[in-house]
Amino acid sequence: MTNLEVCEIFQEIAEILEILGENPFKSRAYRNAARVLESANVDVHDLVREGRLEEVPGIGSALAAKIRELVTTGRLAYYEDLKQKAPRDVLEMLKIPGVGAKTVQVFMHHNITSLQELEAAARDQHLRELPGIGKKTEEEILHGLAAMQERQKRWLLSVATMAVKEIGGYLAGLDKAARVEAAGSYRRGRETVGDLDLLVASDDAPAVIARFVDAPWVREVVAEGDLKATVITVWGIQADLYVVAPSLFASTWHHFTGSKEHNVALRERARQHGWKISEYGIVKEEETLTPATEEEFFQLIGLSYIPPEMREGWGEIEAAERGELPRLVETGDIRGDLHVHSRASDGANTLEELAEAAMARGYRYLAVTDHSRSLAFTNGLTEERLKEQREEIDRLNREFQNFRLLAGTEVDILSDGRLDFDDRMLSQLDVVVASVHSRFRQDQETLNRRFEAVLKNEHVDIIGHPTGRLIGRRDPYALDVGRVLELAADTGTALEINANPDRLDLNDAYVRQGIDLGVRFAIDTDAHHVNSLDDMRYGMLTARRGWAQRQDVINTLPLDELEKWLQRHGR
DNA sequence: GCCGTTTTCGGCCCGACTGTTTTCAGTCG
Repeated sequence: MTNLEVCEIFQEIAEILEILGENPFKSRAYRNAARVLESANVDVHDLVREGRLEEVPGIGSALAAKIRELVTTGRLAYYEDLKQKAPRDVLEMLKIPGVGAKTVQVFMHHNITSLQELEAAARDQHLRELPGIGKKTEEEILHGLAAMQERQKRWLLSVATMAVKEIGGYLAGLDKAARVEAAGSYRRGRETVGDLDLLVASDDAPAVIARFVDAPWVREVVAEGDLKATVITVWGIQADLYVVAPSLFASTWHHFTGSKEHNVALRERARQHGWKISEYGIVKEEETLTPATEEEFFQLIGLSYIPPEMREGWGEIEAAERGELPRLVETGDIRGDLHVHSRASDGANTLEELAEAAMARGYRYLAVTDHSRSLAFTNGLTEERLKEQREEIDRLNREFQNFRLLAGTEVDILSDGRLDFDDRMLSQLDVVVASVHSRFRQDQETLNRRFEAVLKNEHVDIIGHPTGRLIGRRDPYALDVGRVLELAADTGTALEINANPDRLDLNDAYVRQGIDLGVRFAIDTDAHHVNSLDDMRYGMLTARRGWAQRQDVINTLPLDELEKWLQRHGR
């Protein structure tokens, strides 16, 4: 029973309690406990063994007893009992837009207890006979059921970025729009987003809303009010627009940046001081304060500025209170990229083009890490070709000023944990990235052994895309990542934060976990084309979401210090 | 179900939009 499994059960209990019409604060308590456990850097088993469960804020005697039961027996009688009262299919109804717990209660009261029954009742126009439900809601539900698959979809950050640029550009071009910013999970840099939140400062909200719903990239208008509107764009992703008076911009921007959990925690804290926070400002002593900037917003409630990427309710408010917020790594700190491919394997560009693109981005170094020989389909390099490439790199470096190409490899981790090049070959390279590209489906034990061997190889500097997941397409290897983090910390091997928006591997949560263990990271783009060097942005967001500071990231080091760091691996 | 320099009982974030209601409940973020 992992933390995550306990969280999922508590989440489900919270939903069932809502449907059963229990005290809403009880269900919130379960939800809150789930959130706290999710972000806790400590294993529930340890908490149980050490009898420290109730020290966790949000966990009292009742929840502690339930966690103990779950951890020791693997079951929870209370949960089994609840599941009888509200089957899984009923919980699914909550995912239909516009349908909440109260509406589901009405369905159940009228013996509609499955999605099929719900759909049939809607088709036969029986739903509209139920209290509180009319023709429009009935149609909404049919529409929602049909679009359920599509709507549950989350969008890659790269897709969201494209849409935000388009929509933001359009809004910024409106006369009445004084300022345009993105908010929501997009601004927090989550690896996927469910929808886009855009905020416009304007004295003429109706005019802005009218132009928004009328934009050429709008496919469907979902809702349209005086202050906000929701549309489905031609790209499929939903966009929410909020319009506020310029003086309220900062408070509103904070509000719509979220996360919900962060906002709830912040407001709860404000309430304890006798203040009130809403999107319209901070009320203190019956006076409404409207900060001009987010920095001022936090200042007014006695906290240091919390960057958007940290606003997840993962302990950032407590850290801000103690004055212990980390100073997050920034794009400007990055001095080079340590994982890119050239035309020699499956990349698109020559060494010169790569070097030029890196210099144009202000980098001082770039590691060329083409694939190794076993990856035939990528035209992986043999030892001979790798040596030739090294000579070419040496020749180019003699021409560069204030810039260095580093000779490297993305050496394939073979199925038994051996590497595709021998140690003698690896020792002649500046940078060694080791990655898995085959046999993803090995069992956990085999994978653990495979990675352990690689982490203990003194020539390996960086483990590339450590979990192998492709967001929304391929699950991570069945690897024990916690064990990899510990080994990486012990051996001084860096782990990659692969910045490719399809990967973002390691993810934010593992980064956070690793940093607590003292792991160092490399934020690399794995670019196969010079344009992809700009993916660094996504890796940076992920690193920041994991609370990474400059000193946690090796490619923030100046070249001489990086070289020293690389040599410490026994090269 | 949790929690306590307002409380061991009585609180628990705040406001907009929509639909089904003639004044508000439910949902959502």
